[in-house]
This record gives sequence, C-alpha cells and structure tokens, in this order.
Amino acid sequence: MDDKLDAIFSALADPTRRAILGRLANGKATVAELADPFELSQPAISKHLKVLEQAGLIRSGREANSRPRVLEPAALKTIADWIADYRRFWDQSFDRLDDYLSKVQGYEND
Amino acid sequence: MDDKLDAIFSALADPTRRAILGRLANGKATVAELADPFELSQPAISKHLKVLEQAGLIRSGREANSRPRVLEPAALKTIADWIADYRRFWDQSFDRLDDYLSKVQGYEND
DNA sequence: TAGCTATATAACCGAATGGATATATTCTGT
DNA sequence: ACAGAATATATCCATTCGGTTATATAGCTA
Repeated sequence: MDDKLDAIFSALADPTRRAILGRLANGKATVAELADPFELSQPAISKHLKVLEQAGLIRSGREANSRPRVLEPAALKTIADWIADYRRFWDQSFDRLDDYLSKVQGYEND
Repeated sequence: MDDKLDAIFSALADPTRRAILGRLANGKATVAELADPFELSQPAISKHLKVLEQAGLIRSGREANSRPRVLEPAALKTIADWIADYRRFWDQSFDRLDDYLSKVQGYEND
C-alpha cells in the first residue's frame, strides 16, 4: 500500500502529468490530443502516460487506430483518503484546532 | 502555484517522509526522535526534513539545544483542495457518476 | 501489398534524488 | 574555556527521472 502511495504521489509531482489528468477530466482523449498542448516530443508524452497508468491514475483503451486514455478515479481516492487523516489539522469542524495550535506555538502539552 | 504542488506532491512521494509526517501528527518532535524509527543515518533524516520544510509541510522551531519540528497543515490543505476538483469522479454525491461511466465505457458522448 | 497514421520502445544524456561518511556548527553544562 | 550533545552541511556515489532522436509496431486506406 505504501508502494501504491509512492507511485500515485510521484506521478502527481509533475505538472505535465497533472495537466494531462486535467484534460482527461473532460473525457477520454487520444495520445495526440493529450500531447497537443505541450512542446514535448510524442515519446515524452507516452512516457508520462505510462507513469500515470502504472500509478493507476489512468487506463488505456483500444479504438480503431488509437489507444484513448481515460481517468481512473480510484487512485485519486486512495490519496484523498490518506490526506483525510490530516484533515483535522486544518479544518475547524474537527475542532481539534485548539489542541493543534497549542502545540505549534510551543506551549508544553506532553 | 504549480511549483508549490510539485514540491508538496514530490515530498509526499517518499514513505520515510510520510512516516515523519505521521509522527508529527502526534505533536512536535526533535530530529533525534524523528530519526529513531528508521535505519537511516542522521544526515539522511535531516535531508528528508529539509525537503518537507521546503515544501511547507513542516516548520522548524528552536528550543534549548534542539530544533523541534511541527506539522504545517496549510500545505496539506493545498493538495486536498487540488484533489477536491476530482472528487466528483468517485463520489456519487456529486452525481456526475453516470456521465463519467458513460465515458469510461466508451459510449460516445461528444 | 504499400504507404500513411498513431503510438510504443530503445538507446542515450544530463540533472536530480536518496543514501553514505566525514566534518562543521551551535547550544548546554561544568 | 571545554567537552559533549543535537543538528546541519559538504562531498561523494549509484540510481532514477525527464527529455531527446531513431526505430519498431499496429491498424487503416488505397
């Protein structure tokens, strides 16, 4: 599971890959369509797509001549769930904020 | 802002660093305390801490001889907000799920 | 079958990453 | 002022990463 988080977070650490996901949020797209906005070679895009696919963030289809990609939301949920464990640290509605602030400001609490 | 996301996601892409954040969720800790669970050299831990700090995920304090670290929740919120834009893709309550599924399964929709 | 289109794979390169060991810095206590 | 503790910085090394160009593969169309 740690490996899964590693792969997802590091896939998301690249702005090109995040932009690709953004495009796929509008629906499936071919490699050429995904490459279009970037000044990168086609193989560079294919590499990014492979990273995203191995992280489980997208899937490849098959359609005539092309291999369209679609978003795979489960992987995004995986890290959303991970982050949710920290939500109390910024969201007042978890109302542990006071405890947290006392720690940050160095008032002893152990 | 893209740079900020790059730094945060890539800081989180390492299991040691995520474990350090997990420890800091229980309150501030010294470098020695943070290093304790790992079979890594002290400088290696200091490097990880620097990465976390430059991503804005933690802050350094000063206390007698030591430089305790505390969690900095704003950075986590930054990526939580980023992910929230995709929430509709897995959360039924956003009820665009049907649209999404039709795309995934390749039924034409453009 | 030949040629075109869409995409993948291979080989290579420089920069960045994650680790180590050795050394420097800073504060505490005597 | 000195010795020890806590931490940071410097240097080095192997590996990974993100890009390139060149080439291979697969499907479509004439």
